[in-house]
Formats: sequence, structure tokens, C-alpha cells
Amino acid sequence: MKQSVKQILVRDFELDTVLGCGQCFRWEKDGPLWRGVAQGRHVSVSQECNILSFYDTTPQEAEGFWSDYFDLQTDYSAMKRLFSEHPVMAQACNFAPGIHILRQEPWETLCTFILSQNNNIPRIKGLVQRLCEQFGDVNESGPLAFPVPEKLARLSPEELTPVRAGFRAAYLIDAARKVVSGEVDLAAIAAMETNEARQALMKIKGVGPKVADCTLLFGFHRLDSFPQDVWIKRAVAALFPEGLPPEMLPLAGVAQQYIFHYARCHPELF
DNA sequence: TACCAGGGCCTTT
DNA sequence: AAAGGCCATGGT
Repeated sequence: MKQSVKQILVRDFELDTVLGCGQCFRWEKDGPLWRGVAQGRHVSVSQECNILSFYDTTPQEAEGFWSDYFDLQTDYSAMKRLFSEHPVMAQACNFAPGIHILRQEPWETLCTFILSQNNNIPRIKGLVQRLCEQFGDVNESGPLAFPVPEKLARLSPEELTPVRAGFRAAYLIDAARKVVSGEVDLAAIAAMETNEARQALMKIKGVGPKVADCTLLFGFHRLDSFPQDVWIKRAVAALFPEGLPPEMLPLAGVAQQYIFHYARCHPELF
């Protein structure tokens, strides 16, 4: 194995959990190495104990762009302390102590979660990969950037058939057209209060509360947005019949990730 | 409110 | 090898 270009000491971070828990779809594990693309940059990363090793990038990119992407500067132990005042949440936090919320690009996050609906992770990855291969730009370092909205806005549903997204193709095109026209303004959404931002995203066909909240949490780092799917609804009903404790609400999205991962890995409990 | 909309991965036989 | 279930959902 070649020498890493940068090693970073991490806490409360577990690469396998972060990249495998269903918040991102452009990472592949190859032996100990995870290879991925974000915003047209590619990188390889591995982790041994608390050391994160970066390859195929520069020390500057690792310290800057990728540290931000992996949200390494946020103190998750403080959040876990708050959540752990609830005994069941303590168990969930303890079960997967290395969860982080990635800081992904909003447009890509919106598209990938449109594609995620009524779908499973392996197939979502395939759809995203074909979308990038067919319509993404290649830069000089090789990786395929996620297709820009202008590109997708020009397409007809027929032209998207090679992606094999099914009924989701029309949703993707609607999203692209509304972003290009400014009817959905992602920069403005970044500045909106969460409920207003959710409503704005839901102007897109195929974007309901769940997809909107995933976009806000994973693409805009809105830690108060709380994506509710069948698993979370079941788990919350069992664990918090009165609803989430109010002190957790500003960080409900982070709490959601611990609960979701715990529920998925203990299906017999819910 | 219930049902339907691609398609393929994964488990079971 | 073949079959069927299942899918972090939303529109009609």
C-alpha cells in the first residue's frame, strides 16, 4: 500500500458507519480503502483506530475540503452526552458511537434522495453511478462530477432511460428545471428557517417531507430536520411515546441517525 | 385512503 | 437456477 498523504486524528468517528449508513451513495469500499467523489474531487480514505489516512489527494485538501466533508470539526461527544440523558438513546449512541452527518453538496443530495424513494441502497448507488457516468462532467483528475442542474433540465424522460430510474426520472427532471428557473433557489433555501426551507423543497414533484428532510439534514447540515420513514416512526413510537424530548429537538436529525442505525441493526426490537 | 409506479438486489427454495 | 419479497416514498 502506498504512503498516505495525510493522517488525521479523529474522535467519535467511524468511517464504515459514516459511509455505510445510507446518507451517501458515491462511496465504494475496496479492501480497507474507501474510494469516493464529492464536488468533482476524488479521494481514498482508510481508518485504523483513531487515525484517518488520506490517499490520492493533497494534504491541503485533506485538511480543508475533506475534513469539512466528514464534519471532523464538530463535537459529537457533546451531542451524545445530551442524548444519553435518555437511557435508550444512551444505548443507541453507544451502539454506533462513530456516526457523523456528512456535509454533502445540496443539489447532489437533493437528487440522490429523490432517487432513494422506495428503493434500497445498492440500487440507489447503481442509479447514481449511471447518472454520473452518462451526464456528469469529467475533470482532469478523472472522476465524474455530479451532473449540473442545467444538464438534467434539458433532458426528456426518454433520454434518462439508460439510468433506469423508473418513475423517479420525471422527478429528477422537474427538480432540475425548477432549480435552473429559480423557482426553487437552493442558495435562498440555505438561508431559510427550516420549515420554510422544507416547504420550498416540496415544490418539486416527488419531493415529500421525507426527501425534503433528508436533503436538509445531509445536504444543508440542518441538524434540526428529522427525516421520518417507516423505521423511525416505529422506533420513535416504541422509544418515545410522548415524542422526542424537547431538549433534543435542535439536534433531532443527529438523534435520528443514532436511532435509525440502532433500529435497522435490531429489527427484532421494533 | 389505498394502491400503484421501475427495477434489481438479496434471500429462500 | 428460479422465484418472490422488499425497498429511508410520493402522487393520484
